[in-house]
Amino acid sequence: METPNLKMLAQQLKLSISTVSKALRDSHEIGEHTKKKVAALAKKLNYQPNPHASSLRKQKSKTIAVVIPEIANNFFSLAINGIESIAQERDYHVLIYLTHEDYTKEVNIIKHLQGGRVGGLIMSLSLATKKFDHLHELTKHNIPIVFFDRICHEIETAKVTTDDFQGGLAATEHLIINNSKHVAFASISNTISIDNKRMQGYLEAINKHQIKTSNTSIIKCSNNDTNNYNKFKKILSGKKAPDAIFASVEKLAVTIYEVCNDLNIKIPEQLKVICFSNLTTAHLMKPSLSAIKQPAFEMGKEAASILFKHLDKNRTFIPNEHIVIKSSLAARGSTAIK
Amino acid sequence: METPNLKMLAQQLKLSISTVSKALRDSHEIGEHTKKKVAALAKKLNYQPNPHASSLRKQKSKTIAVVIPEIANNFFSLAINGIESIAQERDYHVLIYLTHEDYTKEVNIIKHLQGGRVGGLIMSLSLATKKFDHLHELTKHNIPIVFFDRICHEIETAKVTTDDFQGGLAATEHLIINNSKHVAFASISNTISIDNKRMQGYLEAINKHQIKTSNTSIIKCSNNDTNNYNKFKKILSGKKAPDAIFASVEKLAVTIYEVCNDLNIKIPEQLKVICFSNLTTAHLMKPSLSAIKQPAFEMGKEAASILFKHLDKNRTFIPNEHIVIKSSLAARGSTAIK
DNA sequence: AAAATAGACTACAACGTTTTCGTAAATAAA
DNA sequence: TTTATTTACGAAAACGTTGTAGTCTATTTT
Repeated sequence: METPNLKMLAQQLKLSISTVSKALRDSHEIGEHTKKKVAALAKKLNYQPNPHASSLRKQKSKTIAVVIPEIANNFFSLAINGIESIAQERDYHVLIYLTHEDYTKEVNIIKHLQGGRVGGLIMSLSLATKKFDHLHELTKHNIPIVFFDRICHEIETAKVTTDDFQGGLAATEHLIINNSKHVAFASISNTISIDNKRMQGYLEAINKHQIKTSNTSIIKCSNNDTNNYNKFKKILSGKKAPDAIFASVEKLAVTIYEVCNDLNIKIPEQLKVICFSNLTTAHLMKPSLSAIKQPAFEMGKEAASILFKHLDKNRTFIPNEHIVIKSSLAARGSTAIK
Repeated sequence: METPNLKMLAQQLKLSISTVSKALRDSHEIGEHTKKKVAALAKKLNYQPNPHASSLRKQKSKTIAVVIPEIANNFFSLAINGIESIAQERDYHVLIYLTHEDYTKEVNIIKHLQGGRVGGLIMSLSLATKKFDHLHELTKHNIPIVFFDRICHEIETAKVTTDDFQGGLAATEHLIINNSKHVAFASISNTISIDNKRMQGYLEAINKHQIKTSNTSIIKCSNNDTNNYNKFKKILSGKKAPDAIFASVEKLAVTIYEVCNDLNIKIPEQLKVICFSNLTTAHLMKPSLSAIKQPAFEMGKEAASILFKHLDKNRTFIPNEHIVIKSSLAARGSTAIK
């Protein structure tokens, strides 16, 4: 079946293409009677304007890209949910790109996006990203970026995060108050912003409560589960094993649980565990997992709202702004006093 | 900064636009020397062809849509992961649309897609979808659909699922072999294909092993968690409570766990539970959750491969084909004999 | 030597919109 | 009545590509 276009409508109505176009967009130049007729036929034929022609002509598209490290992750899928909900409301379209925590992939995706496929993007950095030339380049090409969660300080734009410092502080204090004497912090990367902030919060709590630390207090993990497993195993079976760990991200807590299962270490009796997490089944785990829950959905919504607001106004430069949305601590079994 | 286009390259190289275009696409009409020069400048200026112009001219775009009910769900996010991995490989782009299990939203999304924004789509039906006019309409407009998981039999095209019947049979038999006497099936919807297949498997096992059933053996749930909670609560605290439930989908098992926690029903002693699931933390739950694990990632990859194969060849009609990828049963604590 | 062919390039139309500029008729102001 | 102004429409030029149909020179064939 032939997809209807303006020409087809114009012929059937014995009008010019421009009149039809204007009528559909409710221009004041067109009479009410004509508008009605055009709208009726458009509806009948289920006319949908060709988005490529429109984007080409207007030199902008109602499409954004979401560039994130991974999607099989509760935080990011909730964030997409938030982004998509706003996009659907505002008639924007959402392209998904996954970097898989790979710097080269991230660069290639960004390079490609310079072609003008999207009006802007919402992004969370890969763990491997330490240089930001590709991002500077993109903004130079008038494609704005809004960062969320793993933000990039080097780029002047809007950034949406949760209160990572406060969360880190609260998580650590929660462990301390619940009788932990040697609290460790498990970091997923020393480059990304949020990990750092959470560690700052951890350190603040450590200092405030004068908790003793050792050289294993800060456990430097990576994105490699096996390596992390071995590292935790070594530390937890060692002499100076901590009696509590605050894990920067969910996956580290999962690995810690696995190590504890295998080493027969009892949570929370021998080791208390808390982490940033959006697991829907945290309360059903053994033991139930205490967590700082990030407002992932809201963060996505906020990031999208900011971006769309600027795109709607043809503003390709977004001034610095840091939106912080509060997270909440859910105390559960993994940090209980027994 | 000005985004480079063919005209710009042509001017700098003192060549015509068409020469530059052809050189970049490695046409035999262009001499090697010229090709080199063009490629060099294109790289230097980081030229990216304008996708809208290209799509408009070629009347097709290397973009597909993924239309799914939700994303904050391990199965679907893994499937997207699979789709995206193939897309990135083949230089396709992926638009995400969520129906939130809402028929009207699904129809609107599909209607919009008729405009030609995408070359085809990968789709899993919403729970609420019982009519398929919008899908027929879309295929009439030469936009092919590949279904996965929640497939639509009415449309002639490729469909990718797991072996839902076998999975349902295996899950139910697993419960029976582990001494369950009254095995119930929790259904999420009586309209969607997979739920039905799983129930067929359940019924087959029930018949084969001559298990007695009652009017509460098939528990008709919906997408409303609260309603489901109350329904389970009523059944599990009733006289003829089952001693095992095979839940069609993950979220129902989660609700069952919650009900059991609240009613103090011990899993697996008093109630065994198994379900189709892709929870990464199934082994860390209390008790660990036995599950039929769907090959979500592979299903996504397969669906994407089929679609791209046809799009690359400009075939907008995809003949009927049903790809079935095996799922696997992981027996864990929730179905253990105690 | 004339004719055919190959090689390397250019001109131009088209894809479907949007938008600026015209223009004719109808109405209002002078 | 003459001159402005408003109303309602149409013509045509973009937007950046791609592909067809040339064009011109150099080489090969007859």
